[in-house]
Amino acid sequence: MAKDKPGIPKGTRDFDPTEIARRELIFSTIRKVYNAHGYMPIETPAMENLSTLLGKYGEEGDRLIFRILNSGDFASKTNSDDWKNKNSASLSAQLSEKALRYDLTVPFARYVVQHQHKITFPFKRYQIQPVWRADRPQKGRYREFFQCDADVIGSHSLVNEAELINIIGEVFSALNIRVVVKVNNRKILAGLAEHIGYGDQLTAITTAIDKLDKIGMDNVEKELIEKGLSNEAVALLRPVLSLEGSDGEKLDKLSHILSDSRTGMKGLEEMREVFDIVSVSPPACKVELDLTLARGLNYYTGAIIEVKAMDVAIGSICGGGRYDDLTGIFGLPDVSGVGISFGADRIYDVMYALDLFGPKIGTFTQLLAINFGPKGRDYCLPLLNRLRERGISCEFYPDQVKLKKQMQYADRNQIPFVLMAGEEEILQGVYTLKNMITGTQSILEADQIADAITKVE
RNA sequence: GUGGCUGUAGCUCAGUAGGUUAGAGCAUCAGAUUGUGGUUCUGAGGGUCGUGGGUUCGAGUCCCAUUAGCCACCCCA
Repeated sequence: MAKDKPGIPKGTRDFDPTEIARRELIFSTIRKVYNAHGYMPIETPAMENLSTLLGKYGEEGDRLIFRILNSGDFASKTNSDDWKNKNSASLSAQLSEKALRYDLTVPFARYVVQHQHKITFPFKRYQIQPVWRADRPQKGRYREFFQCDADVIGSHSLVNEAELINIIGEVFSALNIRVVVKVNNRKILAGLAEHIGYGDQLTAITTAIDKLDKIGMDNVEKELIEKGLSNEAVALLRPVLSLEGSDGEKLDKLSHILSDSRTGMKGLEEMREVFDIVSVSPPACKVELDLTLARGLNYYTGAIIEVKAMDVAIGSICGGGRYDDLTGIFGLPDVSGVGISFGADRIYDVMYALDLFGPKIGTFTQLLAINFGPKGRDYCLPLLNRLRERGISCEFYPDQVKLKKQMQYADRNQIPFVLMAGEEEILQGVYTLKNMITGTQSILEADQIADAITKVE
């Protein structure tokens, strides 16, 4: 191996100033919308106790949790039989008791239970922080990425579902991304499972259905039969999943099919109500019922939501749903919550692909003062402070080097103005201000400079 | 965890049938221009060809292994 080649773990990224500015645009847009709807920010630690995370995301999810190796002499504390038997599961529990958070919903549930004494329900919170997943990176798939969550916990009202759908519409129309919001309800899927006689196979059925648009109806049926469902049961599924018509018509047809399932009927009722509330103030984006939407996270119990960009092929850029008993595992039962999560990094990718970032982004300093030596320095620094008070970002070049070099610095950093004050200017008590975009320069008194800059800006 | 593709300068890549000192563009630095950038011109620095082994008189090129990255599956934001 060569000497330490600089590098970062796969699936992680560095961000340069321009990228930060663009990401900040996304974060601030989301934050603004969340604030406008009364959500309050919280933050939780990057790492959680492993036990907090395990078992909340399904077995696939458990595998994707980044575990943190215990410090100290962890090896001697492990059971040697487990080493001999290569019992990774048991060993890992002895080697690791902390892990990087996998999402923001489970830490939030933990937070709610832990801080219930000071929370007023319903509690509306948002949280914008990175999460980590140990899967193989690929396009639009990172191992470290930001989620922007909003949840309402402690309220069963479907007004919350409707509000979240509206929030999705507001965020994406502010960002100029055309999206379609797909909505479904786990209770409908449960009803469907009952309808075909396999109420206990909900997870298997949902994960198979979830792949419908990718692998097609035939393969979904094949997968279900492999999982032990009867041919007749599977055959019942096809007509339901290929229902056509408007959302209302689909719901009507479903209510005949699922009439003998109480859960299914409840799900239909919920869907109707959500659509009704949404229709009172329709969001700017398309919202549609998608019976094939299932979502793998196994804590969802009611509405499930997923958002796809219409103009870029990338995984979902926002997802969410209702979970009735996430806090129950932490000792606070019967608290229902519903939430969504924007995937900031995928949204970035979509906006980048669609060229939606303005050109202006990435400019920081507005004025650079040239360094002509100690005299010029003392002549310029007080002026710069006055400019900053006027809200103008400016800086003084730290080294007394060739003018060319300093000009180049201004040019490459896209600094629109350069201030020059050497012997001549000092003698006359003036400054030379150069506009780097037009190339023109003018000789000004100290108190004319701020105006000259703000006029152009 | 499973499969496919790729690894040459800081970056993007070229490198022809294995053949002498491995090239280009961009970037960096210097000069043309010691108070004027973005354009142009000139020059310079920078490579154990991912790593290890093998075939061969000779390997960046062929073979094997390994490692890293990318893409796809699984799953997901």
